[in-house]
Amino acid sequence: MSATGDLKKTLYEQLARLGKAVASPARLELLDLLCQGPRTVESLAHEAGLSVANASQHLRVLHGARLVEGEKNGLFVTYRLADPAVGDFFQTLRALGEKRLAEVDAILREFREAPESLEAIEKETLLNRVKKGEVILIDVRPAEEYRAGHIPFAMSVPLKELGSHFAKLRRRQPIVAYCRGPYCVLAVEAVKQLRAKGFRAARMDDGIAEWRARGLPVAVSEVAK
Amino acid sequence: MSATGDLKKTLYEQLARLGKAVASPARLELLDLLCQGPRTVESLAHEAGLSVANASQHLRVLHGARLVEGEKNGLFVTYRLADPAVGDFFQTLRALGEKRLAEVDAILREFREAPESLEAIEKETLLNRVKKGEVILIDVRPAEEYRAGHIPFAMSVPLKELGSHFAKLRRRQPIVAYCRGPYCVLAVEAVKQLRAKGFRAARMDDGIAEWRARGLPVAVSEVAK
DNA sequence: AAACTATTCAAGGATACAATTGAATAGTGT
DNA sequence: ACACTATTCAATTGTATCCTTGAATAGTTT
Repeated sequence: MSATGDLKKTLYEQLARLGKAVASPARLELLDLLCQGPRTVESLAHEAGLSVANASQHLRVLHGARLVEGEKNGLFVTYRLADPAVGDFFQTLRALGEKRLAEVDAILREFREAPESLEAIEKETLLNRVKKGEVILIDVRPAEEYRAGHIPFAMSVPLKELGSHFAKLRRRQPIVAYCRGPYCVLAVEAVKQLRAKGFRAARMDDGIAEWRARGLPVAVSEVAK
Repeated sequence: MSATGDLKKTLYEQLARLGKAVASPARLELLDLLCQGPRTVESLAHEAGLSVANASQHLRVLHGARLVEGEKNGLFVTYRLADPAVGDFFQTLRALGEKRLAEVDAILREFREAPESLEAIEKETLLNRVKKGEVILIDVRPAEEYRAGHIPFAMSVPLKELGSHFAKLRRRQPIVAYCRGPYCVLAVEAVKQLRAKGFRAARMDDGIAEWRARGLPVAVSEVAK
């Protein structure tokens, strides 16, 4: 038992490496962003509000736990999830937080109970309605994330450029906006702006990760290298 | 974005509470034990090789993350998983470690490639063979864990008492031993001892948590209070 | 009430970790 | 070769965490 006991000890130590990797809010935010698709260090640092050096260090920790991988392309290093299983793990962590931590639930309710949330539309039928042109589906994440993977037939309308699209859209046609998922505020903000301009807009709280997790199709517009 | 940005920040902080809870080897071992069933502080501390005060503190951390719950019965406090979803999360963490951490994989290979491992027997048909009496299935965990939940028709034969069962068993009848799961050494040791005595013994590497996760039936012999 | 038990609390020192800063590295463009 | 850029490394400081120790709490038994 002593020889095998040591084995067991080191085993929990190894698993704790994964735990430590997700024990920091900053790293969780980075992981969440990487679930949307690959990105460079600077881009991640900017989006998460971290200094570049700090983000780099956190990414190194995530890399040490084998959760992400970085590939150097010229001057930039592009990080991505090391495995789709990492995304699954993150989803499970989030689900557990939602279920067990009252605080998380309360925060999420602020999003979900907002009038912008889309409750009525079945996600399975949404795609068909989009195909028929009955609904316009817009992806309000940065163009970079759209290219890395988006819902089929969705238009890329980054939140920052939303204003310049007002003229192109018809006020009668229902618009559904989505972004990174239930935690992301981009679609909430987009719907707010659209409604203020008189559009019929709703928010879908699923993001690409949730969409993919349901086994629904994902489109990619980036050219593979 | 600043008001909602704060929300997002606190959200990752909340999720990091879960990460911190599973960032310590000692807490992971306690969680693993609790996945087998409820236990008292002293029992957990002894099994994990921790001082009682230390175990109590770790359990308090797990409780703070809402992963476990304690109930005071007289002089003892019995801890249990706060939700079956916690067990799922632990399994996902373990699966990720197995898949991504070469070190975990190497440690597990020592168990799996051992001659004691049971590869040939299909788990789905095992139960039928046990029912027909073709195979004897023994649960070599402590009796406490057996009572909290075990595979139907399995006999409780705690490893420590294995020696006193030799006389009762027929050498011809195949014996399958199981314990807490792939990481646990109890069944490995049991099979080693049985084979040394001339029995036809094999190890099933799934434990109760894996068995339950497959949707297979679990029996309980403890009286509900 | 007194002795005893399981658990928790509180304080301490050693260790590990997070964020900042400034320098070093490796690659690009002129 | 030169300036420039994205990223990483190294050193520092403040903070959080881990484990131990000894005392406190709550409940049981005699």
